[in-house]
Amino acid sequence: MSPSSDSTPDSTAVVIGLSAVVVAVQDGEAVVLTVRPPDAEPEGLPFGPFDPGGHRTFELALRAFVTEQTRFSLGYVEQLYTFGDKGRDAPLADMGAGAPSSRVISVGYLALAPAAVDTHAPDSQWRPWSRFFPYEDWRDGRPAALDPIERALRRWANQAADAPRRLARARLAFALDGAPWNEERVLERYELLYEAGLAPEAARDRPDTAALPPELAAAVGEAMFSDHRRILATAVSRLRGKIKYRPVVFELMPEAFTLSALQRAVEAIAGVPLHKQNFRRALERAELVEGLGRMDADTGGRPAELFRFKKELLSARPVSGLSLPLLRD
Amino acid sequence: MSPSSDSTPDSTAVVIGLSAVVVAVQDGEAVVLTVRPPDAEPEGLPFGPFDPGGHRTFELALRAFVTEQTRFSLGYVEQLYTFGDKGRDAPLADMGAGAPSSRVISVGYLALAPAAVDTHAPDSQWRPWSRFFPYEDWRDGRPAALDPIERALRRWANQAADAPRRLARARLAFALDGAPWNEERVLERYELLYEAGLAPEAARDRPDTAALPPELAAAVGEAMFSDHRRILATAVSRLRGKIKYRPVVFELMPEAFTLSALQRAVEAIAGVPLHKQNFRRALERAELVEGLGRMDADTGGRPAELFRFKKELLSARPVSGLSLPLLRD
DNA sequence: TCAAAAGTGTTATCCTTACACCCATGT
DNA sequence: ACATGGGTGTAAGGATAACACTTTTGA
Repeated sequence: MSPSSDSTPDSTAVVIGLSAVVVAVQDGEAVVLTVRPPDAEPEGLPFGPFDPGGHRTFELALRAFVTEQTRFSLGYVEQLYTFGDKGRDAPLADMGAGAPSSRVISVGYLALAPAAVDTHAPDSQWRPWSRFFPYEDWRDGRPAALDPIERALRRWANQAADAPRRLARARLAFALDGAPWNEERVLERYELLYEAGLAPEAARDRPDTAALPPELAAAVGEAMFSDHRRILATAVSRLRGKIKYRPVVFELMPEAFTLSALQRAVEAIAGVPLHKQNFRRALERAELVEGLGRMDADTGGRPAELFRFKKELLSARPVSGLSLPLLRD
Repeated sequence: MSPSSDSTPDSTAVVIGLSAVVVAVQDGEAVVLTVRPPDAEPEGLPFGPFDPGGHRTFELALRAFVTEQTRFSLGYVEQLYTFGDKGRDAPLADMGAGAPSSRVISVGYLALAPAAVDTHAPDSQWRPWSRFFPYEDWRDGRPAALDPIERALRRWANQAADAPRRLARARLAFALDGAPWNEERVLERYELLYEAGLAPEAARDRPDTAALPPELAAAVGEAMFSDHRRILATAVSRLRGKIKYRPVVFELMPEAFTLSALQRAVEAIAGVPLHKQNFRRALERAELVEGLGRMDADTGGRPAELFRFKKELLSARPVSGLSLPLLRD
């Protein structure tokens, strides 16, 4: 090994790219901030290069270019994962003046926004994440998108020598044959689809793969630029897990909210329906929120009381997230 | 922003460093693999540069150089976090021919080993992690190391304008004033010590800081090379959390083990004492292990039955980790 | 008056916690 | 016999899941 600081003619240069998954909840739907790349490429996440000379930390760099690209200022931010595999469609490849042989490492971040406020930038928009993962929404029961996916996965599994292993993975990830649905395995599901050649990105990265029939293409969801859908899947997994042991939902809520709105937000993130009373009882026991006395009359039926998150708790005692009392139907 | 692929004379180059926290359990103690750097530097984690031209993935690169440096082959591996802050002691700075101005990004990994086997390399060794975090071991009640730490933290908090905020953080992290101990907050505790100037690394990175008195120095633990103790803290936090929702302990056990040995391993990792019967009941309910009929006679008292982890479960159904039924004393 | 959504009561069951005691071996 | 660690029974209390019903508004 002979690393040198500047250019080494014999070795490839490294470029670090930062991507942000900015999540909000809008009308009971989880939405994510996307940008339209210049060419005919599919939409992607806000992203930019990390300048090792100028930026003091990743997070500062991220906040700067997200604001620049979307006119939107980030609140809660956390690092997700660093992707460095060769072979995956290189993120940011040929960005800028780019020479062909630079290796791009991509650091993904998750950010939460209290509301999907207007971005004021023409090329950025909020998209429901169901657009990219149609099979992830079980709020109204098992989504129909799973039918063509299940058929395709079984075909894929059975055409291999290790069919049993492939089937076992598919069963666990996609709740086949009566296995329970685990809402957190978003990344596992996406990776399985990719591996099985059922994601448009797979066809793009490995040109030998055939295009998907329309029904299947609709079921597996829209592709994103570069490896951004993989980063999005990582973000959804992380968020669905975290909501249970840290009070992060409140980062997605306005100051005052009704309990039903809170429940709808949790359901939008987790993608599963919750049991109303049990959800409220759990909230009450956790003492995370307090009533404001004020009412919200615009609910359609009986007016609902407004609540607020007791954020002062965060510095007073260890505080866990919300349990997800499932509503089975 | 004007990224270019190769060397740009005006901008700093990026070097990616990989570090591994390799954990094992030895005689009921959690141990971690360290290497001795060439100079008079303190011990560090096995680490090496990532070669963007040669290595296909981070993980492959990591496995290669850990084997090279320690003659030890990794099993379970997962990515922890990517550290990129300027100001922190630069990892790998001036490694190799290094020019002074290269920016180093450090990707930390966690690896688990079934036993602390001999590394056969003269400059690598297993160290109990209590050496680096003496205050993290509550298996025999509140560790004495917390007394000088508590005094120093209170001094640090009270000499600032935002004393209440500092005190609140210290209380939560270090279980002051009757707050409950949370074994997962290892990173938070280390960062607080660093910030308060109570970690030897802080004195090194900010030369204005005074050296610690001996009692305090012993209580806060030994420093490590570069930012490696921070990476170690991240690893311990992650592992202590993960043990509860994934069956990762078994990666640290031999094929056959007694239930007491398993409990001791969990206790070594979590740093808290567990309630025997309740631990076993939880195990039983989870159906994670099965008896082998064979006995281990070398336990000192009545021989114990040997068990094995039913790893075939992993591909059969979603499987969670172990609950930690605390033993209060 | 009826639809729509808010908000509450109650019970069976399961899991967790906490208590203490018996068992098999080596010295 | 006794020390040492292995291994078990049981009951109280709390959390969860499941059942349906009452209340308050707007149309």
